[in-house]
Amino acid sequence: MARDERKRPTIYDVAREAELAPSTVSRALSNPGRVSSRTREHVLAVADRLGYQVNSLASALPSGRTHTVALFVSDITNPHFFGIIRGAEHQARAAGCTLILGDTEESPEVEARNIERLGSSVDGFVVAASRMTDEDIEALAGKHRVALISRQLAGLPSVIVDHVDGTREIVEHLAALGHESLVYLAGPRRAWLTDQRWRGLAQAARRVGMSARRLGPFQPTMRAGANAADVALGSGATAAVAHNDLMAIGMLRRVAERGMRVPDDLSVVGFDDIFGSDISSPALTTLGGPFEEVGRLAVDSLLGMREKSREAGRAEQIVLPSHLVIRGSTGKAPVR
Amino acid sequence: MARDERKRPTIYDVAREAELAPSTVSRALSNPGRVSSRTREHVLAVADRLGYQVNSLASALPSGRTHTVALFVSDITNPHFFGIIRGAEHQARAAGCTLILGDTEESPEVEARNIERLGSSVDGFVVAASRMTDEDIEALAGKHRVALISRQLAGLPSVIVDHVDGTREIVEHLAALGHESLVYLAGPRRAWLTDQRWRGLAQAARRVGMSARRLGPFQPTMRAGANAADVALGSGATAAVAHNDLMAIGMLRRVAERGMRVPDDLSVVGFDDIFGSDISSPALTTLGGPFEEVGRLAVDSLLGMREKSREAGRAEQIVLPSHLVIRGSTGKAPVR
DNA sequence: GTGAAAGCGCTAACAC
DNA sequence: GTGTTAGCGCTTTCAC
Repeated sequence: MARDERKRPTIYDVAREAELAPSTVSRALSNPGRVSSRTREHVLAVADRLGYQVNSLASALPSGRTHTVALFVSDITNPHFFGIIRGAEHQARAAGCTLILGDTEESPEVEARNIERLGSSVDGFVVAASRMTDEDIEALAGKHRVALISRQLAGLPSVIVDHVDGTREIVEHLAALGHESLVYLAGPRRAWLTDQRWRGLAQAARRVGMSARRLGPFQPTMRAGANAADVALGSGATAAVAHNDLMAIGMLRRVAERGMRVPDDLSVVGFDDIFGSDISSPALTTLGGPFEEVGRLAVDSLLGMREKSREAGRAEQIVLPSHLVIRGSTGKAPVR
Repeated sequence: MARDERKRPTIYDVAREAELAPSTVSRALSNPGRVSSRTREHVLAVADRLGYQVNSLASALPSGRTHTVALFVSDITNPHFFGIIRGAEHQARAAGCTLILGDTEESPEVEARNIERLGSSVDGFVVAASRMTDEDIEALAGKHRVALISRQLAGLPSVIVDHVDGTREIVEHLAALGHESLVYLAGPRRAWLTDQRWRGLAQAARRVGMSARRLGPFQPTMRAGANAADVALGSGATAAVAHNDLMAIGMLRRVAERGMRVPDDLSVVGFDDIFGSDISSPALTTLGGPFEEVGRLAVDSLLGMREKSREAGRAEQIVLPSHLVIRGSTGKAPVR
């Protein structure tokens, strides 16, 4: 142990050993096109022999490129973000970048503070399910590269999973089962998705002649699901659409606690198709999506984002298809 | 947008504005004890007015301290790591550090490569459930600060959740229910915990006169749980202890698929008490632990680790208590 | 294609 | 206490 106490070799060590200038070594390592292939190979060989490794800090200082991107999620304990995190991690690694993960814990303040703190030590930010206001996000985007997940904002690249078709599918599924009324147990007011989902549900319900009410807001957690379940049961509706699976699973449990049955007394639908949604009983009907792909694409468009494209306002807004996963928590509407 | 195109102010800007030397500004900002309180306040005021923010990259270069720590987990989609990640994140933030999260995907190669890649751009590594060999970890520890989670190695700080008392509790619980035989569905060979858990189970079983067999190894995933269930059912044992909850939940499902019942035909126990273990049916009996605390303490001991203490070999090895969570997946042994 | 030299923004001796 | 002066290890003009 501690045998390797001498410092790591630098490009100067490599340069001396290779009898070249440091700048040439630098080029050979990071700008291979600008040196002859002979020198490049020589440099690579010497670097390898000396066990040279780039000091990413040092190279980031003059260049400004840190090869690091940050991903912020609103709640790291929500399995919904699993796929997103993994996808982002893969894409970041594929692009030679390191991913920093941050948890904003549902707070716009924590979100803003943590982003500011990272400041110039990352190349950009992917923000999933941001709770910040449009204005704050725009201000942020004025200073850093930003890509959004589960949120759209003019001029910024974003990746979302479709909710228009998705909510329509949910409503039609419920209508087919004979339901004539649904309640939406809304998520946090600051979550962009909350309004989007409600809008989609309300519109689709209107079209099929189903009544729809919005209740809440609730925190998007299992715990809050208990409260949501009580409210839903009290509403008289036969179907409840929860803002996410965490809430929906909490509802499932609460309904059972109260001696009622899902789906006989109440059908329950969630969003996200998280880990756990198929092990509850009954298993949860939910709107899933390709979330690894979401994470991957978000990092991709962040890194591909050139300064120019921001000004041009031609940031790509990607919408990936969702799919309804029908399981045991939805069934025929009870006869009243 | 793009209105803030001028560069961020540096300490030189602050120094000029405050009519002081850059070094004084530097001290006022990061070494407050070494300047007069008047200058400090002056500097702070000017910095604030100019909107100065430290460039953490630039300060890391000469000082060598990056105020960043990396946490590597063996599988980021395993909810077991939730608590650990969140605890680590909190502690890192409390210490003014940024946390980088890495997923090693059960591979010692990915693990080693990713750690090497981060190299000197972090102050240290917390490695949870490392799949590397003792030798590789020691080599790593010769070059970087390392703290281990769910693994012990002489001379390195580590945090684990007790498995000796824990496995004893499991066995005694099963014995109390009349079980006379158990099988352990082992986790990956490279996971340190696999042997530790087996040793604990075997020893405790011997003491209560229960027969115990080790089967596997299996991947610690839900998918592998199906396989594990078949093997367990074929073994003739009345109780199965899975390497973790993911496997155990997979077993639960597979047993049901085969038309058998848990716990009537087979009792199932897991480890970790993950999200999901209480929503399966039956809910899972499992050995839980204070995993947020584990994450917190690991970061804590990493950051508190002075170069000296490594040589002195007095790294602290923390063992946190586990607790058995008894739920519906364990019951009376079937009468044979 | 390669070398010399000037930084990137900060810290840390070392003077005073 | 505060200022001066070298760097930290790399990139990047600018010459040749």
